[in-house]
Amino acid sequence: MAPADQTRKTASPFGDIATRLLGWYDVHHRELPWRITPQEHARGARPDPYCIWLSEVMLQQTTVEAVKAYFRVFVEKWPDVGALAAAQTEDVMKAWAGLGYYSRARNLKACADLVARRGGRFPDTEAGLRELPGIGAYTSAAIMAIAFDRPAAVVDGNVERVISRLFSITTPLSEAKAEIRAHVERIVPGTRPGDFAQAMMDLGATICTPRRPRCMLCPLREDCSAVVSGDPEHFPVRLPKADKPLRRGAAFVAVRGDGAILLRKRAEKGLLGGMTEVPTTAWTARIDGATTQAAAPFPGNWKPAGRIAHVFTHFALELDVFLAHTNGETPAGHFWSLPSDISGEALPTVMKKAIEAAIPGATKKPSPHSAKGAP
DNA sequence: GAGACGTGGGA
DNA sequence: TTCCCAAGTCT
Repeated sequence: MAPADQTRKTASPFGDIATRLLGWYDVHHRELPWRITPQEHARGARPDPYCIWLSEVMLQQTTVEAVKAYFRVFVEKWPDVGALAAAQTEDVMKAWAGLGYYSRARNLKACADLVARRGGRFPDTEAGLRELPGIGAYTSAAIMAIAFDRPAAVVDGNVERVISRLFSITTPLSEAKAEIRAHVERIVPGTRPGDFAQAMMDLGATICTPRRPRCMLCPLREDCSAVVSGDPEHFPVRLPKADKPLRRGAAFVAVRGDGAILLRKRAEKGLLGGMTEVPTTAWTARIDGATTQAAAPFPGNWKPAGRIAHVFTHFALELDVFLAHTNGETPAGHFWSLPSDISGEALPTVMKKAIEAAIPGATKKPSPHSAKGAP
């Protein structure tokens, strides 16, 4: 039986916060594909560091709901770090397509290569983990806590919100990081630090939500100064953000006689780095006939096929889509993707939108009924 | 250290 | 519709 006081620093007046939180987590924890339950953990089960690492990278700035399906596909395709290291980067990019922040996929593969080369074991220190590509302050702490059950200060957006409310931190978020981290370092218990980290994030995701927090259900409401002051939703305090500029451009969907679509690969770095695209103009270009014709992959009868809008992190984009049919040659640096292959290409969402505008249904996964050779 | 870097869902 | 934002990292 665990002792009543499970805190690492018994002199801390915050120790009971961890105890209350863990008691709540035992009952209300979320069940997620990469997780073991606190009950399994208590029986000695330990999560697979590979799965924790993979899920944490996928979860960077990404919702749990979006990650679930991708996580299952990745674990099915590549069950361990050795398998991922043996994979082709191109296949990893294809599997990541649609999840966003594509440098994560490239770093994921690079990290797998490094770990596999060192014998397939992830480092079990924060410093060791931090050296790996794609692993920063948050992810290294999360892996330490969740995979290795070590008392690391795991600070993500959820934790920032919970802590800033618990202590009514009025410093704007970008400047309050150190203050928040100091609070977490004091609160984190020596016992069950991994469950504590996950409990903080579950609390932030399900109770201490950005809007309309469910304070009546919160195990920490008696500890929470924002509840006392009456306006938890006011926290965390954020600086106003700059508004997004609008960029415009044109995209060219070229279709061959057999239905194949002309594609090319983007540069490895920068926006949508390493992903596949249909030919486009630059995304600041004016939309006029001369500019558009000059940017087309080949001269031809380009017909307007609609306009798509897409919002990136730091700008909005409007693309005028043009469609042409051709039996011509393959422009340098381009390739053709057959209808049966197009859904599997490393196409970011904005490019699927452009293709869909010109050829509705083209990027959808073939159904079992229409798929050639299906049972 | 500020800006680059995706996407989809909820209110 | 529009805004906000979700388990951040890199340069």
